[in-house]
Amino acid sequence: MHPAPIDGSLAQPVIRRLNALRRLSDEGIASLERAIREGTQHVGAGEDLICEGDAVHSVRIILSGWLCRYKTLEDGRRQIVNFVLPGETCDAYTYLLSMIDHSIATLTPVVYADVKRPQFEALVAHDRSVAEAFWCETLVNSAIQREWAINLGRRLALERVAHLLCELYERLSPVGLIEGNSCAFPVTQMDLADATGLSVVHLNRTLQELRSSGLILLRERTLTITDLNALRSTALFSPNYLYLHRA
Amino acid sequence: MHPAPIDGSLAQPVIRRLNALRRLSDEGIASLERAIREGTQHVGAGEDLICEGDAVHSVRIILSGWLCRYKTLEDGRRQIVNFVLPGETCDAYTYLLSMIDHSIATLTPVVYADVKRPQFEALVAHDRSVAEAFWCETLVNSAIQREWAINLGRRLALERVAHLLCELYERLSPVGLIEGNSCAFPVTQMDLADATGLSVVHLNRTLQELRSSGLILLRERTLTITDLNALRSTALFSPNYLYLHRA
DNA sequence: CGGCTGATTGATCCCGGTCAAATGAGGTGG
DNA sequence: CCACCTCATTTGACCGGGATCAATCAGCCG
Repeated sequence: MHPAPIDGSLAQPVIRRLNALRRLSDEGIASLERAIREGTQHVGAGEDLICEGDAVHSVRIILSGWLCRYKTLEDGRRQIVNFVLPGETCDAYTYLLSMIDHSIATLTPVVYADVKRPQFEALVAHDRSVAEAFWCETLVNSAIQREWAINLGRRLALERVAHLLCELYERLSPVGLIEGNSCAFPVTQMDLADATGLSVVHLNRTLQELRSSGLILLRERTLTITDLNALRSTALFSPNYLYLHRA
Repeated sequence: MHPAPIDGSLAQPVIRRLNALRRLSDEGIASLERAIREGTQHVGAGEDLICEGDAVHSVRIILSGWLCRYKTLEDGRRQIVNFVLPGETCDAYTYLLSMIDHSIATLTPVVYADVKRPQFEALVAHDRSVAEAFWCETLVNSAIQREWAINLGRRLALERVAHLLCELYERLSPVGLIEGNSCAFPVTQMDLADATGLSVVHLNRTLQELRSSGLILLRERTLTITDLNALRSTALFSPNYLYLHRA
């Protein structure tokens, strides 16, 4: 499902993403590629990569596959607080804190680079463009998190789901995971419900509404956006918070 | 309402907070105090300090007063995505991004230190403990943002409001703004509604429920928590995500 | 074939939104 | 000192978006 290419192209989504945030130097790219090559790991689907309360000693850079960050309440209620997509970095600099405040689970088999703290610190100490790119990653993550707050707090179910789909579409695009107007979409309706703060039942009905309005197709783990403009306007979506293009 | 002390004690909340995140060196503290002294500014209540879309060229460190970060939708719906309290830093490193994705408004008159980008970069370049403390600030902010997501997405109104009050109480405590079990609480019910994703009417009723259950007192801009344990358990509150104590 | 997970549907209920109005608490100018 | 305005809080009545409960259905896998 996610075969690892035999050449160095695995690092491509990462380089593309970081380079879009902050122009990377050639040496920076080279050392990143080396670190990624040396730290490559595989995990299956449905595994917890990190659990709330764990200490973090390395930085994980996602090369392929989908993950989600989530938190749970004592009684089992769960909220997905973000997704992590290929090219993104799970927890740059998080080792500065004593432990992590949320869990991260794989939704698909995942290939990632596990870069140990000392190695990561060397990487960012040697090249300022790389350091700043990772900081931008972190800052953009914060911005996404804020947008999720208004999504959860102030949008209606239909707007909320449409907004999430728009966001994921935009985040997949720069790393080359959109083909035509479709993309792999390995997220169950339960996951979508937990990401939008809705019940599974209502999420299902909301998806049907989006489908029957001709905005999207979603079946067999493939999402096709048939009317992006309409989807954006029902979502009240504006992509500026994703910082997809450099200043 | 917020008189500026004549001595250097203005910087105290900031030093206390950063030092709790990351042990600061003595020189670090000295240079921080200098930067704060030289950049001190005042603003009135109800002003926008920054608006969504603005470019950011400096870092603002809050010395006294309350602010909120918020986002709005085209049709006027508003979500407060976080509060900014004395000792906290508005936007460390945010100048790395082309513009800001949200607005920040003052809720009270505010005294803050405006540290220009070059000066800030010098500050963090000279002292690693200061640099890391500011990064911790940013990371903790992300963690708070995630907790807000589960608050908005998965907690009931009563739990939500209780949770917000617990959080603010905990955040005010380390900077010495809790006296006994009370604190100044300069937030209107409309603000609280926008922070919890509720309507003003329902927020009002929820506060009444908390009051009549004997958990809180709230009048004349003063919050008293009369039963912290009960408040915490109705909120399902756990303060770990605030990282109030060093590892 | 039985068991499991995920998607779908129907029926009912309730949490919280909306609308509308009243009350109160400063603040200001005559 | 009072009339008046504005902004925040409070209350009441009603409504609706989305939750909950409970089946059913469709793949998939051992």
